[in-house]
Amino acid sequence: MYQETAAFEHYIRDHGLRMTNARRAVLEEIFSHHEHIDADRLHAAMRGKGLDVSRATVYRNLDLLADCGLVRKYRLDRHRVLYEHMHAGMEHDHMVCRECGRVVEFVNRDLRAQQEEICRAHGFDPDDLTVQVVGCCITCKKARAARGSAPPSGP
Amino acid sequence: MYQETAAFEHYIRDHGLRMTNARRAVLEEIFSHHEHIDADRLHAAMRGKGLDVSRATVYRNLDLLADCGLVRKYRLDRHRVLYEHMHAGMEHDHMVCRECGRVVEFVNRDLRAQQEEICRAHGFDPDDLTVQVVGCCITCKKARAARGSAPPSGP
DNA sequence: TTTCTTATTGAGACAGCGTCTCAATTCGCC
DNA sequence: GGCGAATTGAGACGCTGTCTCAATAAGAAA
Repeated sequence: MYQETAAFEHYIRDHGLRMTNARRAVLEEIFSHHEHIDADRLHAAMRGKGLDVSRATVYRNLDLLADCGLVRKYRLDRHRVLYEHMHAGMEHDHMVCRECGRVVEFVNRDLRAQQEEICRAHGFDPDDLTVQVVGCCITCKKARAARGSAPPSGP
Repeated sequence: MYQETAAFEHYIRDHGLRMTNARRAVLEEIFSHHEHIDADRLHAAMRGKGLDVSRATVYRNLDLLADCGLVRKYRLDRHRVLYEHMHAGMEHDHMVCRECGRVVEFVNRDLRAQQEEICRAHGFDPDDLTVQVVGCCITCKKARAARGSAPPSGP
C-alpha cells in the first residue's frame, strides 16, 4: 500500500492536482478488494464503512487511478465495467462465461508479446492490450451436457 | 447475399422463429455496409431508404443476427457498440486510437490459434475471441511528436 | 498561522444506449 | 381463409456514467 500511495501522490503532484481524503479513500478501497469490482459496488462498500464519498467522486477518481496506471478498467459488456488494482506486473486477461457470468483470469506472456509485435508492425502505440473471450465455462458446459444427454426422461 | 439469407432462414426455422420483412430488411442493410456501423446509424440508414422499421426491432434483430453468427457485435467503449457482418472466415481484431478514434483492423491467425489453445487448457468453450488494443495510432503519434518537438516556440 | 486561489467535492439533474411493455400486426401452419 | 403465436412499433423506462455549480478544502504564499 505504501508504494501505491507514493506512486499516486507522485502522479498527483506531477499533474498539478491535489491529494484529498476522497482520493486516498478510493485508492485504499480499490486496493482492499483483490478482485474485480464495479464502481457502484465500490461506492456502496465505502458508504458501508461510513466513508462519506459521493458516487461522482468515486467514478472520477477511479478514472484518475486508471489514467495513472494503478487501476485497470475492464469492460465486460454494456452493464458491467469492472475495475481492479494492478498487482505489480501481473497483466492478465479474462474469459467471461456467457451463461453464469463467471470471470476467469488467465495470464499468457506469449499472447502479450505477440500483440505487442502486431502493434509494432502497424506503428501503433498500445496503452492497453485486452484479450476478451466470451464463451461457456467448463461448469456450464458440463451442466448443459447433463441436461442434453438426459432430457425430461423417458416414458 | 443468397448464402446469408439461406443461413439466416435456416437458423430462424431451426429455432422455431419466423421470417419477417423486418428481419430480411435488417439482414440486407447490415450486409450492405462493408464496415462497422452502430445500431442507431443503421436504423437511420434504413429510415432514409424509406424502410419503416422501429429502433427496437433493429436492436432485436441485430442481436439475433449476432446470436446466429452472421453478424459480429464489437464494443469499443461505453458509447460505441459496432456491428459488422461476417465476411466469410475473415475473423479479425481491432485497434482503436485513443486520440482520433480511428479503428484499424488486423488479422492474425497465430494469435487466434493461441487464444483457442488457452481456452482448451481451461476447458472453456469460446463463442467469441476478441483482442482489443487501445492506444495511439501512427498518425496521431507523429502529430504528437511534431507538437512535442516544436512547442509554443522560444522567447 | 492566516489568507488566498483554485482544484475538488456533493447532490442531483441529465444524457445515451439499450431494453421492456403491451396492444396491434403479421406469419405460417392447418 | 382462419387461428394461435411470434413479432413489431412506439414510447416509457432503467442503468451507467457525466455534467453543473455552489460549497468546501488543499496547499502555496505571506
